[in-house]
Amino acid sequence: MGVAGQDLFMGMPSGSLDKKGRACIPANYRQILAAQNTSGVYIRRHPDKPTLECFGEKIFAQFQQAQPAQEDPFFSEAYDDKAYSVFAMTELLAFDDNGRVRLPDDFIAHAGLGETVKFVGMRDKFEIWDPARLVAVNDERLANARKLRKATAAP
Amino acid sequence: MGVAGQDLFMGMPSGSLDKKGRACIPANYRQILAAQNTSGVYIRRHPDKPTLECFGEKIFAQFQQAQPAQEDPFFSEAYDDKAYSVFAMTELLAFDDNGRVRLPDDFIAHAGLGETVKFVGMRDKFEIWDPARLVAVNDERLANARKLRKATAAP
DNA sequence: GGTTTTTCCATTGACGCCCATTTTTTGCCA
DNA sequence: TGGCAAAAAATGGGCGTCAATGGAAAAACC
Repeated sequence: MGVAGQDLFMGMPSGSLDKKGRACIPANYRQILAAQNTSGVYIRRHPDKPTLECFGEKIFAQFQQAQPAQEDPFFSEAYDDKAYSVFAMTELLAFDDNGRVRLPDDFIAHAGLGETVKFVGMRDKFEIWDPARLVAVNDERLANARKLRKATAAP
Repeated sequence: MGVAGQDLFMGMPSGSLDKKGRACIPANYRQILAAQNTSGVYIRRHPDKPTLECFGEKIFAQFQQAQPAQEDPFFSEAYDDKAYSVFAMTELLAFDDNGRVRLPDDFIAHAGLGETVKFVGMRDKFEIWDPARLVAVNDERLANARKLRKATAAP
């Protein structure tokens, strides 16, 4: 077994989106996904932010458990709400021989992606951002993290 | 054993409905149905929403398990009501050679379908929507899902 | 016999698959 | 430590296959 951090998505590598809507997932990210027994990558539109959330079986399995099994697919409104927010918003995309995935047009539009993109490592998942849109959220997230530090500090 | 997400209905692919009332079910959805030993697809009108629910054999097994023990198949009125609303309202539609099904006119009317439709993956079932009508329900379901998540979240 | 439904065929277009080229990283040796 | 060579990764594009769509012919139904 390797170093712990090798199994986690980290850093902010840059990438590109070609005319066919293909994006090459960074090689080390692909290795992490492969280690999770994932052939391809799960991608879902972020419910709040203009970005795409990407993850492997590890996170997907958590979805499964937290979700619907107990609910009745026919008579539970909760099933519909949960299943919609998770499964309708998510796609399992396969890699081509060069480690690229074809992003659906809906997804590209949701994240407002252009020629170049930013992959943002977030431990067990990573996000795909348009570089410009990322700037604003970067400040916001760092500010929130700063608040948490203070809130956690001893009185 | 394949990837977990391969056996589940996911994403929101678009489709079309021609003048004859035929709709081509997405190829990967058909594969999932075939893997459930279903020749064709079961379709019923959604009891509340203007949409069509589609599924394979797998979900029937879940229906049986989801019923409380006290709901005896022979003596429970609740069981009869549920069974009626599921089985009596459901039709098994066969595929033609190109993977299309002919939707009955009353089904088309119920969902208010036009030229283009949206298939909505919901784990073990999927829905067929008129794109415009889906928009409103989209927000509603996402909001509900968020509430459910907060209610479940650890304190 | 006319109408509707089903089956079959043909065309279109998208997608996956593959190869070639460029760029970056890695390892090695001066 | 710097530079060179080899490997890996990333990019761009072409081609073939298959899915999706439209329409016509055949069958069934009234």
